[in-house]
Amino acid sequence: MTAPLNGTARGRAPEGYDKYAFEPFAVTVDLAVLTLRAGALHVLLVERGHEPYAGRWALPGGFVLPDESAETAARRELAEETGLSDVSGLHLEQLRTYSEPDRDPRMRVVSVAFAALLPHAPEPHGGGDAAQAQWLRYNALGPLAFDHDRILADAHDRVGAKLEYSCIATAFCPPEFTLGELRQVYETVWGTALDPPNFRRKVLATPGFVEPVPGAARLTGGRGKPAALYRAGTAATLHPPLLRPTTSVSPASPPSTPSPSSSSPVPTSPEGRPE
Amino acid sequence: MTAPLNGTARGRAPEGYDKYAFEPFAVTVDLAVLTLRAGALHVLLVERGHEPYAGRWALPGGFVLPDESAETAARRELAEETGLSDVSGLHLEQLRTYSEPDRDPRMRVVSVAFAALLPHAPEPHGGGDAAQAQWLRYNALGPLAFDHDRILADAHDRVGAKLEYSCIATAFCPPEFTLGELRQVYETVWGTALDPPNFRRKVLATPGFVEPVPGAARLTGGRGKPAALYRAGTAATLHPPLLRPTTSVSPASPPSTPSPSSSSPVPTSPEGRPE
DNA sequence: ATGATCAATAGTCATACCGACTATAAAGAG
DNA sequence: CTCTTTATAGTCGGTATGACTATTGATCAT
Repeated sequence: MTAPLNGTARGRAPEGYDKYAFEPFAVTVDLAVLTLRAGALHVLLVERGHEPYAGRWALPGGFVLPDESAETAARRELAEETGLSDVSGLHLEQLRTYSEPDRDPRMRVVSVAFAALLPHAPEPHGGGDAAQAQWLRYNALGPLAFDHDRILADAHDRVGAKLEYSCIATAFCPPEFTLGELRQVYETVWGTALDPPNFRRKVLATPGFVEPVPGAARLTGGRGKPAALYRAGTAATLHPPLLRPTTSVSPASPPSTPSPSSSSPVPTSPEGRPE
Repeated sequence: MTAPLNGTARGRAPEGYDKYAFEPFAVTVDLAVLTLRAGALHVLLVERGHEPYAGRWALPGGFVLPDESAETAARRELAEETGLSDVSGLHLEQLRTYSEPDRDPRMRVVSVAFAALLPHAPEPHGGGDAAQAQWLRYNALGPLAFDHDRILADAHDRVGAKLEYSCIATAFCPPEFTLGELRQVYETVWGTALDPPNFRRKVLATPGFVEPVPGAARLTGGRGKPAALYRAGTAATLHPPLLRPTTSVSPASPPSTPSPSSSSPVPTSPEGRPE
């Protein structure tokens, strides 16, 4: 069984094949790399240099190599795009797979999307295939390439939901952090203000969420009373959950264009991987 | 750019290709079709007739066709395997994508897994490519083919978790149901007993979860006092969530063999799709 | 210096929600 | 007719949470 593969193999199926024949797809990963900078949610994006969507911002990503799982590919791409040497401790979470037949106009590309959460956000150095990678505010994004608006919105939804019942908030924080910083994670992702005393009570009442740094360490330098430092605990889930205010109708506005699906092109040259 | 495709293209990447070359993968869907029969969780499985894993039970599934999305393929397969004519209203949920390079010994297969929830469970008639499809109790399963043990366990975890904060429980119920039937969904999936009055209070207190059937309809026939009938409401989420008892340490025992990953073969003959 | 300001932290109080229970109603089984 | 079973009503106490107030200990403006 051999099927021809070309860059524009979309739409028609080889009809002569028996029921169990299959069309080969290109499989890629797309990364929604999120971090907090200056109290605002930021996303790592790369600017496309070629058609389609030349000049548009897109999520970093790339092909899954023959001997890689999607997770492995995602972590490799994450290291390449962020320029971080140690990417092993970062929170990486599979979101879902996007497989609309026309999502890339050049060819059939199935993409496994991941969300990655980073603590402090080093300036990207475009080390990967990306022409230029850059942190951009989650709000204030023009329409992205392909269906990346939707992927990014899904990533935001997922992270917002997981904040409620898991301890991933610490993934946005440096190794030692104050409860104020932790609270800012929730406030920024959810787009709501939280009551500091109540937040503190809830976090400290959850065993294993955070644990105090031994030496009675405190962080000073900012305005206000110095805050105690904490580290991430061993717990992974929050029981009972920390629900966002029921008034929540608008989670921090998504990328300006909530357009659903788009499509994406195929790789023919460097920087030219599909999507 | 043209890449040769053959059925056994696994392992080595065509090394002469530039960084942006890609290996074509076969893309399939796997379905964890769940239902309740006689108060026990059942899964739709097909018996494999060929190597590898000949004689083992496996999740139904199949190739994603060239003009299909994974969701479309999943719904098509669901219709084929269950023999149901109207599969459009059923709850179908993308779980995650399994892409370990060695999960199918025959070739590189990336599989997008879905969970499907069925109300009453018609007897399958093996209409699809499956040699024979059958409902089997979730507990009391031998090891499945490929990595299907893990997929099924993930499906169970996901459904159990979504019962807490969404209204999907009604997807297991017929159009009209009693609160006792709805409670059984929770009890069966979670493997715990729930207090009937408290469950009732919670469900009725959640706007849009269920709504009473107008004609003061009641269901009799079983033992005990006749129960009022309800329909699924319009709400999709549960705020606040219906948390499972904190004593929960053992969610209904998973398939006997919790073995992680396996692998799966490639299609060469009818019934021979990968996995 | 000195007071304004800001953020962390310690409490308080009332309420919603939930788990545990008791009680009653309405059917079938024997 | 009585026992069993299930649905449903209602009570009670504890926990968690939302809304606030108060205090502490820093920096900032003047």
